[in-house]
Amino acid sequence: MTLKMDIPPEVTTAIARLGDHIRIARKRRAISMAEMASRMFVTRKTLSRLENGEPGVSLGVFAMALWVLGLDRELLDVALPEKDRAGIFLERRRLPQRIREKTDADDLDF
Amino acid sequence: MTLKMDIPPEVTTAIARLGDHIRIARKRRAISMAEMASRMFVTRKTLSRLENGEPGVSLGVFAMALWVLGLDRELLDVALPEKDRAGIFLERRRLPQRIREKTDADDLDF
DNA sequence: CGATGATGTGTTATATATTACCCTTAATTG
DNA sequence: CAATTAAGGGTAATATATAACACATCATCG
Repeated sequence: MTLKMDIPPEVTTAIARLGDHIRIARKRRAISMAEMASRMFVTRKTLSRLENGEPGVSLGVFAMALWVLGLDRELLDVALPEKDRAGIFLERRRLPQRIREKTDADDLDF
Repeated sequence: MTLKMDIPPEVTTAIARLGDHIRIARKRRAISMAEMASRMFVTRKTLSRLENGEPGVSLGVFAMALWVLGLDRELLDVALPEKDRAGIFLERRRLPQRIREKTDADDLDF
């Protein structure tokens, strides 16, 4: 991220929250920043930037933190296609015309 | 991320999956890469790196993509302290000695 | 088929992340 | 209280991300 002028507050706070989550999870596991940073193969400062919610931290660092904490599987649920109801709806609407089965309002179960 | 030698495969594939999720969500919404990159205030190439699962992409870019897709709220569930069962368990075990309620095995509801 | 748009890829320049130091302060423990 | 450790912050050097172009390929649609 280069210019933070355009980042909407939802995004800023979401990243800050993630940092909080990681810090809380680390403390619960009684791991020091130095120890955790070492397990993540980064420096203390980089971990600090992550926990402080700086948007410039890389996805890899973030994912490594979750992995060290044993929380990396949760990442797979983010934007999961199966759960993307809006996306599924839009895709269905945009599909080429098909044979209609029974009723004429079967695309309203959104 | 600097050295990719140490990134475990779980992390690599998790990031790749996220990229897939974003690409699928974008296509379902019928948004071109150019259009979406512009809404994210990044270049097509950066969006491409994100969708291709490169770990060096910043958290901010990732979160902006989810925001543009309307999927940013899912991010807040990652590493959520309330759901961190392992963390809650460890924290409880490590707390200073407290008054024991009834049974002596109430820390086994893990 | 031809045109248009989407996407992949490359390059150079710039901004920024990350490292490896060091120093300081706060907190915890003996 | 003293000692040890955790954590916050500063700097210079290096690595990398990102931007801003440009060009090529591929798919889609008229």
